[in-house]
Amino acid sequence: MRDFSRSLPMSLLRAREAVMRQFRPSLREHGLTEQQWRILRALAAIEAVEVTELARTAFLLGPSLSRILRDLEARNLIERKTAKADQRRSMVSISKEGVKLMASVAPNSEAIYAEITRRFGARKLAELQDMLGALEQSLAELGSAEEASAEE
Amino acid sequence: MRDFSRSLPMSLLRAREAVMRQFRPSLREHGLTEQQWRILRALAAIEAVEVTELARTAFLLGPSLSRILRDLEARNLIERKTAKADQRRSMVSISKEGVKLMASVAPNSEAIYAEITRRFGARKLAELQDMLGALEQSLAELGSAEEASAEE
DNA sequence: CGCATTCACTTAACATGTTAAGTATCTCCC
DNA sequence: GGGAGATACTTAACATGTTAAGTGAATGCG
Repeated sequence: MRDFSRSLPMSLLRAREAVMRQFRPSLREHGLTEQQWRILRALAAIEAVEVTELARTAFLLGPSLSRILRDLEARNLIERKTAKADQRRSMVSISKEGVKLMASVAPNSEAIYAEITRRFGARKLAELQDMLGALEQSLAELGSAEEASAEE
Repeated sequence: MRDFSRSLPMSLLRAREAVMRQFRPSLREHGLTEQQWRILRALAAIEAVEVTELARTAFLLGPSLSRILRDLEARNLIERKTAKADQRRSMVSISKEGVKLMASVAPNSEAIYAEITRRFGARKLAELQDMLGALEQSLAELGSAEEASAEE
């Protein structure tokens, strides 16, 4: 069997960890996890979104998002109100405090990103992102590959 | 601020998820998580390893590994014995049952990997892996970037 | 030797990942 | 208009990620 440490999943995992290791300390100082930061960033770009749409944008599963939103709301970093037209949906938006927190984290975050870009090379970075996108595309139609064996 | 869905961490996350989504159902049928599978694969390649070394190979943090080893041992998929020379260290190895389980999972797993390779292209895959390795290298010296602000 | 320090893990505590089940609301169609 | 089915979440339960603290065994050095 192929040396698994050279497998694609491991390469992706290690690469991502190498990148995230740069950001985590800074986020941590502001009391934010990587996922909470993703949510705030996603919210900063728009007026308000439904939870399901936010899950897609921040690439989080529903249950994770539910928990995190509950916590972020308790910390007054976001706001929620149920949609008028459909009581099932709730519209989420970033609060004034949330915006303030983002403003205090963003410069450092940008600096780190810039340093990563500098080290790896802007061109190579763009190329890498293209390939990652292409990989995603290649596997998109495959879905979740349930053809393994017979299940219910 | 840059559209975060196009950031490097998100690209890496989505790409990895697209890949892992292919494998998870198959592993799940055999009662294995992705991490448990990584450990078995790492163990299959050698006689026995220390826990710390295994953590490095399987790219897991100590605490996660501790828990998983406890569970895998309870399921008789691995074996442990403390090293003679140093009572602190314990040597971990895969059991006969573990080998058998691997044999039942591996074919499917290989087939999935082959399909991914086919779809994305073997050459592009190799290229991507090279870039991921290079990215890791670029950030290796950076360590964990504690220069954000003053902490102990 | 003796004991402070280091080392190899393990536990603890809290946050998220993942799947399944639950709840309230809405839609559609008879 | 009313009930079956779909939708938009939320809760539950268990596994892992992540940092800090704990434990027992080795090491170094005065």
